[in-house]
Amino acid sequence: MGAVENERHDPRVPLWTPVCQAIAALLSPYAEVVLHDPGTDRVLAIWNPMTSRGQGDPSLLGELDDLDPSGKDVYGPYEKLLADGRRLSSVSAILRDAQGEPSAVLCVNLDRTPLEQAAAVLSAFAAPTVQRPQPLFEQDWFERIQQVIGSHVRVTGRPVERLSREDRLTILRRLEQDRVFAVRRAAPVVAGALKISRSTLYGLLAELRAPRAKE
Amino acid sequence: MGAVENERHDPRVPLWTPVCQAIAALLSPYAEVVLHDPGTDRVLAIWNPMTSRGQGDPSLLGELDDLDPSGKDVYGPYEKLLADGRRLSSVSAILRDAQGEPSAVLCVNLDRTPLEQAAAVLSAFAAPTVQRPQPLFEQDWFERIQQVIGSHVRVTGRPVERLSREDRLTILRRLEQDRVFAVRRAAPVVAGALKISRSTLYGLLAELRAPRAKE
DNA sequence: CGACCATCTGGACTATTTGTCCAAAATAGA
DNA sequence: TCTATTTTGGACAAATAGTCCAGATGGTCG
Repeated sequence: MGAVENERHDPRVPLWTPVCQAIAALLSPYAEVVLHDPGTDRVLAIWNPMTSRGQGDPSLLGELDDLDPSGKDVYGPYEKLLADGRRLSSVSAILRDAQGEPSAVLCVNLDRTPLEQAAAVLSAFAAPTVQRPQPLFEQDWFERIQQVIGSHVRVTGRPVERLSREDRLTILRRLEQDRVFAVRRAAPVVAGALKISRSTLYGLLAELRAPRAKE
Repeated sequence: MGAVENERHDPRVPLWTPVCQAIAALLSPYAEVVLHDPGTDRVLAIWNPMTSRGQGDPSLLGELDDLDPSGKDVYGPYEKLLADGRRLSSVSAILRDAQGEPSAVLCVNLDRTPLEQAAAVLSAFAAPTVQRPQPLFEQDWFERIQQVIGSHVRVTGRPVERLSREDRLTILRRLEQDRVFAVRRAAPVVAGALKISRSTLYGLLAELRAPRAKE
C-alpha cells in the first residue's frame, strides 16, 4: 500500500469506520466492505477485502457505474461475478455529510457462494435419488432464436429482410430477457438470423441495455 | 425405547438395537427408525416414532411393499408423504443373520421438511431482489452445476474437497454433456464449485475432449 | 524419513470472442 | 434531389477461453 499517508487523515475514514467495521465483522468472512471516494473514484478504505484491492486503488468492478443522483441513495442488491467464479450480492449507498452533500460511497459485497452451496447440500440431503428429467438445458438456444424471430415475423407479416428498427429492438429485448446472449457465440448467430451486421446488433443491444440514456 | 413382554426376548431386537439406536440418535429428532419382522409384517421395535405406531402394530405405509429378494438389499431413498404434509425420505434394508437368511427389515424415515425450509431460507438470503426476470429460458446453469456436483458427492459420500480425479472427470463429463461450458463464464464457476484451479479444470476438460489421445 | 510419482496450482502467455467506434455507404422521406 | 437516419465493414480495445509449465503438494513405499 503506497499512497497511504496522504489519505490517512481524510476525515471521512474515521467518520464511517465504525459502521463499516461493524458490517464487516457481522458478515465476516463472506463480505467485503468498501468505502469509495466518488470524486477521485478511488478506494478510501476497505475491510475484509476479497479481491486484491487496497486503499488508494482505483475503484474496480464498476461499483460506481450509474449512481444517478435522482432519488434513491441505496442501490441493489444486484449480482456481480468475480473472476474466480464467486457470485456476489452487492449493495451500494451514497453516504452524505451533515450538509447533505455526498461524502463517500459505501459498497458491501457478499459472497453468496457458500450460502448457495449450503442450500444445495441441505435441499439435496437425503432427497430421492431420481434425478429431475433435465430441463433440456440450452441445446435449443438456436431454435429459440429462430422461434422468437419467426413468431415476430409471422405476427407483423414483415419478412426478416425488412423489419423496422423497432421490430428488431423488440426481438432483441426478448432474446436478451431469455439470456440468449449468455451463450457463447450467440451474438453472431443472432445477427445472421436477423440479417443485420454484427455492428448493428451490438448497437441495438447497447441501446437496450442503457438504462435511460436515450431521449 | 420400545419393548413389550412377549417380544422382549426376540433375539433379533437386542441384535439390531445398537445400530438402530445409533442411527436414531444421529438423526434425532428428524428421523424415525423402524425394525420390521418380514414374516409377521409387524413392527419389532421403533425408535423416535413420528407416527403413532408402536411395537407390535402392523407395518403401515407399505414399507415392505416390493422388497424383491433379487440382488440388492438396500432400497431408496424414495419419497413418502405423511398425512400432515411432511415429506419423508425413506431407506429400507434387509438385515440378514449369520446364515444369510433375512432376519429383519430396517426402515429409516427422515423428515425432510425442516431441511427444505432451511434451504429455502439460505438460498433466499441476500439474493438480488431485482433479478430473475424470466425463468423461461435456462439461467439454471448455475443450479445445474450445484446439482450435478451435489448429487455426485452424495452418491460417493466424498465431500467436494477430496473428490478423486475420476470423480471430477465424471462430473465434468456430465456438465460437458449438458453443454454447461457453452455458457459464458461457466468455466470459472465450475472450477470454483469443484474447488480446483482454472488450470486443472481446463486440463481435465482437455482430457475429456481429446478423441483418444490418452492410453 | 526421504525419494518418487501423480496431480494440482498460480501465473504468464496465446487465441478467440465480445463489444466499441467511426467514416463511408445505403436507405428512407419530404 | 437533398437531408437525416440507419446500417455496414473493418479496425480496435476489452474480456474470456484455453494452453503451458515450473514449482508446490500430497500420498506411497522402501
